Amino acid sequence: MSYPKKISRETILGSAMAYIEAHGLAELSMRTLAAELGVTPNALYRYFASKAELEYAMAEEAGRLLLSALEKAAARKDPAQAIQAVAKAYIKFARGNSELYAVKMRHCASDDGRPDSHDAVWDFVMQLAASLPTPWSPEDLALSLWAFLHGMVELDRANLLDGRKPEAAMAVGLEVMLAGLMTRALPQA
Amino acid sequence: MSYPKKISRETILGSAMAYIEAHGLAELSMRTLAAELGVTPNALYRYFASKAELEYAMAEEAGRLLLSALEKAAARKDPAQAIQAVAKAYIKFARGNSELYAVKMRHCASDDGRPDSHDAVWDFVMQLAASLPTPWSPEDLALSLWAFLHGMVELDRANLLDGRKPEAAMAVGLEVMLAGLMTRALPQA
DNA sequence: GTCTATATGCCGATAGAC
DNA sequence: GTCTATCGGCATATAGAC
Repeated sequence: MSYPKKISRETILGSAMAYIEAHGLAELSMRTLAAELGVTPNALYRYFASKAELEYAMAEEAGRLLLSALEKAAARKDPAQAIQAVAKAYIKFARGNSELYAVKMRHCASDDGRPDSHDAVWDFVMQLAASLPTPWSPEDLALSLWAFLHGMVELDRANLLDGRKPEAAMAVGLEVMLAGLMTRALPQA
Repeated sequence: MSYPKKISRETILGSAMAYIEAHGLAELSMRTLAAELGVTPNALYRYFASKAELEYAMAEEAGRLLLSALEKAAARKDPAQAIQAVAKAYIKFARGNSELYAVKMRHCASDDGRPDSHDAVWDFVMQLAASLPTPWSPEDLALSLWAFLHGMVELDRANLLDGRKPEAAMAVGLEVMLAGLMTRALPQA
């Protein structure tokens, strides 16, 4: 499909990301990717030491893109609005880049020695939780919110939403959680 | 490890389940499994048409075991207690059989034509949600609860809980959700 | 009917020539 | 920096021995 005979780390990465979104992560192989770029498989190993290394690079990029999307969604909003906007943006990103999102989450699960690319996202969500006027710990709240969002994404991917769109299913759960948080609301600062 | 030269669908299935829990799902191959059983790889194909078929059988078994664990947890409890007990049992099952749980959820995602083995679990969770005295729809509540639990399991597997045990992290989220549900509680029947 | 032997064609990855 | 050639492992199909 693409013929930049002059390959580079960036062209490989971009091609790989486009490929998994088009054909699924499971279909990605160094061979097919090389063919896509018009080179032999071995050429790729000059830029990425292994397939795992390539996936790690994709996971990093996914983290950057996700964080950027969340930050944009939260900008110039009060805490309660921000949570809703961030939740929506999270689901939107995960649906619009489902394979890339899967790569990112899969990498977190593989405990290679590499720095956890999720840290920035995690910090962001926790800071958001800390801005809420409730006595629950920000860490626990952030984890709960994150688990809820990630779970909804996964159920959607697994076709377990029974025809619902995750945004709609998520709205109810988020409404319930926010209502619960407010039962112990602190006076606004 | 095991030498039942007389293999059967059950011995293969049991061996496969033990193997993935011991070495991880990714390590399972028809070859290694056959070696484990003291048989050539091809012998397995007399009982399972493909590796996917074997995984499907594992997913089915996982569904049965999970449902049984949840039912047991909910027995003889009022709705609010039942939810907490079921949530705890869900996490416990997913942690204690993490690879088997992964097989089950993965199968749901692969839209082969097979009957969805998750239906019984889903029905159970929805019935539980319907027993709560709130005006929210049981389907949406069940999905939200399920998403939250599954998400927590996945974050734990991905080592994203920051050292927390999922039971503890889950307790806070569940507390928040239940508090939210009660903000619109209906009079008890 | 159950298993073995063997072969095809994928895959990730390496070694060494140009 | 890219090539050719190659290794070992995988799922799986076919053919045939017991």
